[in-house]
Amino acid sequence: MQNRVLLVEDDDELRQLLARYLTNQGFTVREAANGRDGLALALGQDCDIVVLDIMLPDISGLEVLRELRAETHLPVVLLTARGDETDRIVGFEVGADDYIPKPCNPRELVARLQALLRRIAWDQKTEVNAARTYGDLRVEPGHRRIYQNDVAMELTATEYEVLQVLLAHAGSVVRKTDLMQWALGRRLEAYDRTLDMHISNLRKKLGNDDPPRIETVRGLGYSYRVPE
Amino acid sequence: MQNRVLLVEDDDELRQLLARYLTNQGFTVREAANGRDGLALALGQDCDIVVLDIMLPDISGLEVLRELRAETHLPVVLLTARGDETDRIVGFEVGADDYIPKPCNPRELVARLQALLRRIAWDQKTEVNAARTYGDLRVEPGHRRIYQNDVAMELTATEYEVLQVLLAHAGSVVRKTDLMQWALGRRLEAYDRTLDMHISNLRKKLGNDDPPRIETVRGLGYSYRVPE
DNA sequence: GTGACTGTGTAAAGGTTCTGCAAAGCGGGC
DNA sequence: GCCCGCTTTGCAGAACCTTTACACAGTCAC
Repeated sequence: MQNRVLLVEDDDELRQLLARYLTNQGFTVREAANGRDGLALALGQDCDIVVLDIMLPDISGLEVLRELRAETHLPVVLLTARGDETDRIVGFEVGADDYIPKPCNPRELVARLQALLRRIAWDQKTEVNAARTYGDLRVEPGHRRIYQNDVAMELTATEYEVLQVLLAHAGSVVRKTDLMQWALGRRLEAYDRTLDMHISNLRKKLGNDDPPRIETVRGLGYSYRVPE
Repeated sequence: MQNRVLLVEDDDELRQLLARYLTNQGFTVREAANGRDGLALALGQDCDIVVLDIMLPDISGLEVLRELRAETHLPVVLLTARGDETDRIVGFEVGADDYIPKPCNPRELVARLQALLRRIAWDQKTEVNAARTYGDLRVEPGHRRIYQNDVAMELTATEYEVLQVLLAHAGSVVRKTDLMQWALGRRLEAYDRTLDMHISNLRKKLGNDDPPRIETVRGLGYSYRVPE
């Protein structure tokens, strides 16, 4: 099956050139000429990977990426002017998967897209809107609710995010830095105890079982244990 | 704990420079100066990501990558001379995840490593996370746990690291300096008995069999013997 | 063998870092 | 202003890495 690329680039000429090349290489290409359209299409979930220019007429590519990351882990390759190191580092920090300086070699773009898609195909994990069940817990991403024995838990927005991330990785350890990034959307700084508090509150709401459902892995992070 | 990088680079100066930088950035660094050692260490499975120079004295980095890919999907970032486009494309085709031209900016290298690790951390499921069995012991890197006859051992973070390294080299001797570097992430200094203590504690937790599972090789290091 | 020297085993103490959680602070939405 | 929820602060306690100290084992020279 063909991979679907979303190309967000305001320069019509370059965009069409790349679109043509990608099509020849067997990709299905969707195009957007500005950030807003790009974001809408990306969130529309009908593409596998995004190629995103940083310089866009309306909202910056970095902003698009930030908003995209708040909702999804869709792979994103940034396009930016050569040598702009700040953008590059910031781009990675915001959550880009790759970065290519313009003017880019189309063959390299394709090679990088394929490397990323290959990596994802290997790792793949169903990331859908469907409800998921973990023991007596059921996550319904559509409603942003989690049910315990079919009773909706009274979770705040952040608590939902934290628990949902832990559940998505149920059984394995989620590092605090990752949990922070994925659930709170920011970097874990020294002396920041916010996450600990949310965990504490979650444990209370989950019922203080023994052994606890949310296990702490000292020096690393937390891990949700699916009860028998 | 920290992410473990395997650095395969024959230029001693560059390798040490990068190793120091990566260590400062919170990585645990293993080093290899040629392709054969690099391949052996990478297959030893005690690292999370590989930085691989293409130009190596014995076997080419591309060949190392090819052999590595025959066995594993361990993420690999290629280092190569700027502008060598053939290598670049071939590298991606053989299965590299990323490519950085030399001379590389260490900050960019770190940013790319982290982008790749983040992607993998989210998607999970690489073989790095696959369970490995050594006699009655089973290592589950995802949980950061080691099971003895299916019973989880109560290990501290450091003990887990030490035992895991010993197991990865089961049957052969691991030098104290290496064990220190790989498991504790720092250099072994004179009069430092830390490692001996961890070994002592591990032996206690493993049950003091005779002959001991962790054998001492005086003047050299330790070796884990898989029991029959 | 004997003695000096070096490397190792391990108990116990020391000190640092990490975590849990109560309580207070803050800030946006109504 | 009031409420709700996120964040910060502070302290207590736990976990655990490291140091210290001493006993013992292996090695080498003679």
